[in-house]
Amino acid sequence: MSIHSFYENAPKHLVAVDCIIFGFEDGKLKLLIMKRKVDPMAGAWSLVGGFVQDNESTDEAAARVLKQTTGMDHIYMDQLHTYGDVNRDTGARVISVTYYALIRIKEHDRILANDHGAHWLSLHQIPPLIFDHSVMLQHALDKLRDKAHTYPVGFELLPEKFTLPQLRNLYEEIYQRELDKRNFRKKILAMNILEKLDEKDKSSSKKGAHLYKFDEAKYEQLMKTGFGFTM
Amino acid sequence: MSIHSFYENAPKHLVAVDCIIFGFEDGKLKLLIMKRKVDPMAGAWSLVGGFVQDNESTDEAAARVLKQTTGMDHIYMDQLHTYGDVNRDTGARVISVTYYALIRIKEHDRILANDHGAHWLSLHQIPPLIFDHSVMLQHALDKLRDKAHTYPVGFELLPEKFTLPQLRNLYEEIYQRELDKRNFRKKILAMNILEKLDEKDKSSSKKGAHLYKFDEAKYEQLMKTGFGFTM
DNA sequence: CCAAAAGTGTTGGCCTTACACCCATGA
DNA sequence: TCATGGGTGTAAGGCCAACACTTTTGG
Repeated sequence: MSIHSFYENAPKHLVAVDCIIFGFEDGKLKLLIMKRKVDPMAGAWSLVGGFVQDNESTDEAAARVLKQTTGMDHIYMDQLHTYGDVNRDTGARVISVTYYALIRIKEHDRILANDHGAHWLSLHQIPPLIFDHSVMLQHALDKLRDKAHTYPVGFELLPEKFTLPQLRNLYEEIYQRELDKRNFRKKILAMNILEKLDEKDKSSSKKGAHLYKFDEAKYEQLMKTGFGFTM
Repeated sequence: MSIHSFYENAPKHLVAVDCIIFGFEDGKLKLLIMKRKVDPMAGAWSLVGGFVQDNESTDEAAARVLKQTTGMDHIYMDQLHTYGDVNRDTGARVISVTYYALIRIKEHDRILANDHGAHWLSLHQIPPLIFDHSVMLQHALDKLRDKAHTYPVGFELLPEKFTLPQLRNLYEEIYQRELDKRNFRKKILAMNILEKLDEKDKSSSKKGAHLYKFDEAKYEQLMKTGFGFTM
């Protein structure tokens, strides 16, 4: 078979990227989803996605989609899984590559998101999603929990300065269970990746909680090696 | 935008599946790779792969490719990652979804494999592979090791009856380090998923080692819940 | 002065690891 | 009888989970 028939006889497919975009706000883990604009299922809730173009990699497509919706660059993203069932999209045969992203909600462009019909919803309030998007979300959650054991994912979701109770609250949201206050502090501080600031955040208590930020150098070092993070 | 322009304006892409096929034979972890038949890179070593057709899911495409090469059905397979760089295949823009498979080499169709130009090579003897296939292999190995912590992957690679030294040897190959004989037996037997047979295998020692096989019921039960398998 | 959240250490149990000798048998 | 790989138990240390009280301060 010649090179031409080898490649040219093969069928081509629409390829999409769909992003499961997590954020953290008001002590809740949230998801950015949007109202679909086109048929079939126009008006129904959907993950944020788009088609892969000829001149971009799938990773770049995901980053582009994210930027278009949130205005943000250089976001933490990871590829999750590719959904390839023939009839998963009722409009056409579309193979979808999913990514999850972790976003600091405060830093994103709320106006841009609204223009796209995108909204942050708390995980407990997520309506049914089109096609297999609910399954994608569930897999993303499983992966997020899994990833949190070996990677400091939580830090991507918090603002630059944060308190330990906030961080713990975030992990409690991710794992959907309570974490022991003392054990949590012990473990986090033992990693030695946090820098204690002189400021306190009194927004959630009278006593006030110390603010911390990441020690970038140690954090980068730890990222290279990975680490155990069993809660 | 109408439904037609939404789907029809989007570009289409060649989508391939590439399989990282692991087997275990003569105490070595092996990989099934083949000589590529078409240009570019005809004659070079390649993973086993093929294009996704219109009437099949990506999972089905991977299973088909595997069956065409080994004659085997109902193989343990898992999707790994999708490689979407624009220029990763020098012949055309191809998006590749990778799968890894665990095979009992003894049960596969060696003649069929040879007809396809496919060969089992020990991991240490793998030549450079085309395109990004070496990267795919490395990721598959990482994933296999990772998966082995939470899933009894080793059992998929052994014949129905096997000895504990064989099983340990397999895990040593996967982790590329020695495992303590006593601790290994303790842990495996504590899982209570093995059935001890009356037969012995004397092929590798004069004393002979007891043969075991899996207790299907308990094994299925354990597969549902997952389990820790730290070696 | 009281309510509400922040902060702080110790202990027991379990799990992991390290480690050495006897057994069975074919050659 | 000896060489080869198979099979067996125990003890120490590290890690994780459970647990309750004091501190601070705004209202």
